[in-house]
Amino acid sequence: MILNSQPDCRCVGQYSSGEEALTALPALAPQVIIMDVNLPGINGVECVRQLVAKGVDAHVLMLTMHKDTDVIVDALKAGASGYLVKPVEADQLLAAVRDIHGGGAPMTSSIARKLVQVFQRKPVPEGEALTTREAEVLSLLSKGHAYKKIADEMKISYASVHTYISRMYKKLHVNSRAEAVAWHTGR
Amino acid sequence: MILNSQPDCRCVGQYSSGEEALTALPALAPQVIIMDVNLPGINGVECVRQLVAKGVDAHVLMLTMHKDTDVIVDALKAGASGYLVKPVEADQLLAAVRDIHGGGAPMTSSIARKLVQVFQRKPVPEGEALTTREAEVLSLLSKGHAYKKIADEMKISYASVHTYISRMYKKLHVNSRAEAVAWHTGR
DNA sequence: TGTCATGTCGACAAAACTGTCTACAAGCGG
DNA sequence: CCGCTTGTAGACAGTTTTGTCGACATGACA
Repeated sequence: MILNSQPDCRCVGQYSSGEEALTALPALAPQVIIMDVNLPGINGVECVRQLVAKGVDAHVLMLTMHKDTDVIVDALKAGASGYLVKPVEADQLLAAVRDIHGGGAPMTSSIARKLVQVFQRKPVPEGEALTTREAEVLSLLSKGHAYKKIADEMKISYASVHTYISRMYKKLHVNSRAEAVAWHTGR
Repeated sequence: MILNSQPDCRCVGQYSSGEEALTALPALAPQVIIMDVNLPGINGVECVRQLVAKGVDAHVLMLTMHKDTDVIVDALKAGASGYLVKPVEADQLLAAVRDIHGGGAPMTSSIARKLVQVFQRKPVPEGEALTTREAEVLSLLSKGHAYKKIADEMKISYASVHTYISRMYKKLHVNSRAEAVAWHTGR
């Protein structure tokens, strides 16, 4: 009703289970899918995963009561692009649908904060603070660049790159590029 | 000016470099910090990292022109909670400050979408299914073990280790241990 | 029955990396 | 002023990795 009341929206289907959606949606090819998590049978996240696997290329907006961080992350990994927590006003819903259709990722502020926290929660392996240059070479090391290439990009000599890396390895208590990269990407 | 025009906001300091901010902010203990990325001297992301390390417990709102996914993720990892891309209207800025102070994570819709994509990014599904042995060596490679040590642990020859790694590199489209490790730890 | 993926092994050369020195200038804190 | 950190740079030797050839046995699959 809410969608059909708008000139630029049309509801092309609605289903009461993930299984139904999985059989009907691939042929309908909707632009936006609004999905709950709690469904009879398979859950919404799994449903999204299977829709994506079937090649359904729609923007998926999760609209559910789950505000558990793991569920949110799982939903996004499965292929959802937006996440709203009920109850949602008609205005919010329409704005979100338009946003997601336009390439945005609508979500409530608290959801966004939880996402941010996923990036921030990190048990930092011990290691002293790296200097600016050390951090820079580490970043480039992680991309697999050779010392020579790093030297070029940073516009310093090969020898300096070597120096920073040596000092950094000591600080991080590692002794190979691979360990340093693991430290870097895993924090 | 914008902040001070509000009854519930007060600007307690402003600095033209990360270094200045690092010396002044720990004593000021602000509730919200608005930070650019492009700074003379250390960059804004590094500045945030060091502020956090110094125990500054503020909500950090990045306000910058960088819309590169890596920068965004790095900023959030460093401790930022919000991310706006310039230009920003006064209204938006104030809303974001209030939002972040209230525990939200203000960000523009396109930034949110990029964050979502970080969760969704998964390397090409084609020629990259690793075999059991390949996955094993990759795991050990990530710990920084030398080929010889990996051979010992897996009770196979150095040559076999070499073979698996070569085959794996081709599958992952990488050509160094560092890139493989980055692929591995980055899911 | 033959091809293909996988697991196993070998050799060689070129390239890259690591360890360990040394050196010097600039800046910061005591 | 001195000591320490950081950024910069160079050298050398030894180790490790990477690329590129191979080879052979198994088992799956068509």
